[in-house]
Amino acid sequence: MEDPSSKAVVLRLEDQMCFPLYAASNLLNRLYRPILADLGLTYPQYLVMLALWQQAPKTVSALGEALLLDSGTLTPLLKRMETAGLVTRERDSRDERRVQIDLTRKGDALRDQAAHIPALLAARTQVTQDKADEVRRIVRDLIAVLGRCEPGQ
Amino acid sequence: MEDPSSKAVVLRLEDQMCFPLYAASNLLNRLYRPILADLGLTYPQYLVMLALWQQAPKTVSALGEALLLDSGTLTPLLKRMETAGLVTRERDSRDERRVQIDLTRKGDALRDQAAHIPALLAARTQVTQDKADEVRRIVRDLIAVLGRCEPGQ
DNA sequence: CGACTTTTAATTGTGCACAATTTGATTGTG
DNA sequence: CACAATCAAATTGTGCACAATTAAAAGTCG
Repeated sequence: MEDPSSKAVVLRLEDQMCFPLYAASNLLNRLYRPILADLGLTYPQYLVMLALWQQAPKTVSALGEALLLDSGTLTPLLKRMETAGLVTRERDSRDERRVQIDLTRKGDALRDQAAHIPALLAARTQVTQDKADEVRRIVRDLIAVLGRCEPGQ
Repeated sequence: MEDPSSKAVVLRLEDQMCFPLYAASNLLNRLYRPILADLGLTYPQYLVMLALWQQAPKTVSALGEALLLDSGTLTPLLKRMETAGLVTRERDSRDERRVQIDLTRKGDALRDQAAHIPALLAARTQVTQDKADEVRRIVRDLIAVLGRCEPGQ
């Protein structure tokens, strides 16, 4: 049933690039979750806040471009953030198709509380800055390549 | 509002390790989806099949250890795979707590159809073997480190 | 034996991700 | 102007992930 000489042995979980990325993404989400819960954020919501703290307001599609997500994911997420009082969602009066997402005072103020998170995670995970930089560089390269072949099937 | 000299500038999306991993994982899932749909699989279901093709049967918890997932994720997923006729779920008679997941003939046969997927993805993404190996090595190192600090908050 | 602890899956409820479709506004072209 | 094409968000339906809880079986120890 497990014949190592047959062609059937090609597909090993450990030999694939995709599984480690999937597992690492899940693990990180799991690590961030309790820390972000103290701020009332989920991990994707935290990414939205990071994008808005860099510059606000942004349209839904601009957020989607920054985070590589579409409106199907962002719209309900942003509605929850609006309900939580972190952002406002307002139709652009010059182009009624667009919805501008802006920080509320509360959303802006959250930045100070979030400032300690990178250091907290670094401490908790024992990942060195060098290691983190290496991962970041390698994976960003990969994203650049993957982004280029998008049009699926 | 955007004062680069203030302490508020620490949190940049591009400076973090977590976002590239999150984005890369989503991108890969998106690439796999249409290809796996031809086999009637989702990406996590494909990972389960990879684990079972390596060795079957496995308990739910053994699958969870291999894929870093818990029963809350696996149980409904495995039920869908059972409905699709790919696996069987059977209580272990020697330890009624355990549920053994085994391949059906159909599930075993799917391996031949799946054999071309790694090559197909490599071709479609233009990711070289060297690049893939590098990503795999770096991210597996990271997982080893992250796995060690688990106990959350 | 019998209470206690541990182990294993299943369940419940929340929040993503995504493909596919729909709705409505804007733009381009004749 | 008309009207097709395009664009931006929202909606719909499916399937993960996860924390927290539950329930049942198996091991432990006096």
